[in-house]
Amino acid sequence: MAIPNPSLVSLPRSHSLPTPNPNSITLNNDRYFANHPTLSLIDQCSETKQLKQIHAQMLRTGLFFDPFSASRLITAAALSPFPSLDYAQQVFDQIPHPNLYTWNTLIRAYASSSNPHQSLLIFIRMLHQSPDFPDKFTFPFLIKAASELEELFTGKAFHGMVIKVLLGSDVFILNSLIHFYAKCGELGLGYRVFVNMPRRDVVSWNSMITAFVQGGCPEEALELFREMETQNVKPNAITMVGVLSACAKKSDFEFGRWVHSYIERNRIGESLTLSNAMLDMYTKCGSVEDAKRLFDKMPEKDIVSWTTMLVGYAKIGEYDAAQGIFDTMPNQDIAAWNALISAYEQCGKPKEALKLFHELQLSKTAKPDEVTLVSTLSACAQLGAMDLGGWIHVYIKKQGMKLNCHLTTSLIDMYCKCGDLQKALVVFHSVERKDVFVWSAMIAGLAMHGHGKDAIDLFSKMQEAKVKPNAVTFTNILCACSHAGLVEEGRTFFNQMELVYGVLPGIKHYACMVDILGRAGLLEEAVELIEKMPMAPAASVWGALLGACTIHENVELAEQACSQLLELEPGNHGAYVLLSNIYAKAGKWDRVSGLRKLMRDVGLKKEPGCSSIEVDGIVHEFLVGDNSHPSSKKIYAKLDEIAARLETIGYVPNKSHLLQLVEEDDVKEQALFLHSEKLAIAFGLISTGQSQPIRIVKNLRVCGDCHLVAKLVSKLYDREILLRDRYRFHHFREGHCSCMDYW
DNA sequence: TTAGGGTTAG
Repeated sequence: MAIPNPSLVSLPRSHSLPTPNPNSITLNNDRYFANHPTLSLIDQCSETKQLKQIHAQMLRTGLFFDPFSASRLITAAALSPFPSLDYAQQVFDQIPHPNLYTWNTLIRAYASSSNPHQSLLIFIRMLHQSPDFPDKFTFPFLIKAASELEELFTGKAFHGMVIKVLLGSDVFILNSLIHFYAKCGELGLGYRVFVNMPRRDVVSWNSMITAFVQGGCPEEALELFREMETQNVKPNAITMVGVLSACAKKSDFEFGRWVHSYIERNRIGESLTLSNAMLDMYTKCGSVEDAKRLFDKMPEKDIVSWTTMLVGYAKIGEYDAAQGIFDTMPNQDIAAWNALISAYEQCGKPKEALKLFHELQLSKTAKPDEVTLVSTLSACAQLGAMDLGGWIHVYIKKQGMKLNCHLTTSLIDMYCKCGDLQKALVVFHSVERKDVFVWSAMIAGLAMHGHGKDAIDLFSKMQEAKVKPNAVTFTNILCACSHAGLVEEGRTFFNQMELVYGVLPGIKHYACMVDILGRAGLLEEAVELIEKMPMAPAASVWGALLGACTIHENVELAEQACSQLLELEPGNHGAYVLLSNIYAKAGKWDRVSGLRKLMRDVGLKKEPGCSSIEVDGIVHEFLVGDNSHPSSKKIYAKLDEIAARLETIGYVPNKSHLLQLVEEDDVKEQALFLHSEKLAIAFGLISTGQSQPIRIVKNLRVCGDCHLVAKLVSKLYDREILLRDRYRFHHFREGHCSCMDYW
């Protein structure tokens, strides 16, 4: 109904109050105002403007100075469907003596706002200004704020206060604490709260189940669900959302299906969220058909339902179907755009992702948010598209967006992978909040650029900042040791991982360690490490050993490593290429052709080398001997010129590298000179300014000859060349490479 | 005299 203008509402005389003197009014115990007609008008408001009219009326009649009545106004301002926290705060500041309820309302409103920090500030003000002490209602809000902020220390302090004021058994507070600890990544502490609870309700179980799911322990979540059953606690829809999410994480289709029927058997009330969770479970478990069946039956669908289907199709590579969903959904919010962009980005189609991003900018139906930019930056990183990446950085600044940790990580990653380590460092040092991912990304960046010692220094700084390294951090730091040839340091980190940092070495860490030892020529030690591994060595481990054998020309061990590798991954082209490299280096051409025949027999083709270079925001791609580029003629003319100039300084093609698939020597030499990175270098020379570095991204490892040519070109043409290959960066300058020929 | 904790996609 339309709300009457409060100034036109004539109140019964008895409801009017004399002009108030705030300090002399004591109305706390007057029950009468609860039914005051002005207060019931508050509930009928549908916008802040109407509240303000009532506010004015209340000030005029003096009703505002009744704490109960004022608190009703605050609640409406802060928690209604049209919340205005600024206004709520203004109202609050007018109240001479807010009561505990009023303080709690404001703390609560801020806790779930975009600025939870304000909750804590209000609480501190309350401690100074209010005669009341926080009660059982205050703490869940405060803990919620600490959860949102992921402020472990603050939340722990609240936990301590709770115990001190004897609220340590309050089930609401303890449930909040479970959620809080889990949100801060302290699953163990959350679980401790859970097991020590004197009494648990269904929310306690739900909190713990959700905590396990979101903390990456879906198995434990399902275990808890089973235990819940044995203890006769009846699960509700929220429980089932968590359980379905666990099935989705585990890709456990069978159990997911069982849960579906369980929900129907036990008549657990249908809800949109539950149906969406079910859709998500089916798509993640690989059955888009089941998801589609459910989707078609759903009486109500929201943007989540549509987006889930979209992602489902995108994940199985049915991009047309995904695009179809995108085109038919009632409205495409930014999340839908994000889903499609990130689908393309994550399945190795960064160009499609960027195309969509451009469409989004033109569409004006939605505006890029942090999530969009994270995916787009990642696509830029994959392509080495630094112009666009840099543009996004400027966009972030112009929009006044705050750099959250996700965005910071993506920016650092983009600059590193596009070859601008300095810019990455500037971003890194400019942000205050650095989580483990931000630190790890920077360490990875230093590693891929060959700054092993700097990476190790940064790792120490990370310790000083009290950020706990995770498995990824260790992969990156070991990678740094490997690229810089830091054997002793690598050994130390590897040995300390579990003992000092409590991070169990995984397959990746073993692979890095084998790589470190192997590159340094310690092949025996590398083999010993493999033999001692507590898990079966994966392909990456054998690959590392094989790579080391290539460098140190150990044919026998290479053959062993290769056969192990091919047993695990029969389709691994890289293995054949590396082994044939060794044969070629050792001049065993018969074995090279034997391998080539074997590859033909099992239907394998060498992954084609591809190099890309961004010029004026456009990414140009080149394959071996590519002549599809519009400037092809000029490129080949430039290549001829380069060849001639190289010859004058006595360059001889290094044919021992990566030549195994071409037999004739002259063809070999020609093919060598048509490698994709050389085409990209030639194109870079003719299409970029003298002062600009040439930035190239290659999908495979750079071959020895291209590496040599790049060094010589950097000197002859006085140009800096930055080449990113599959494993690391090479900075060519004045005839030298940053990798010191160790790659 | 008012109330609170746990929910899916990106």
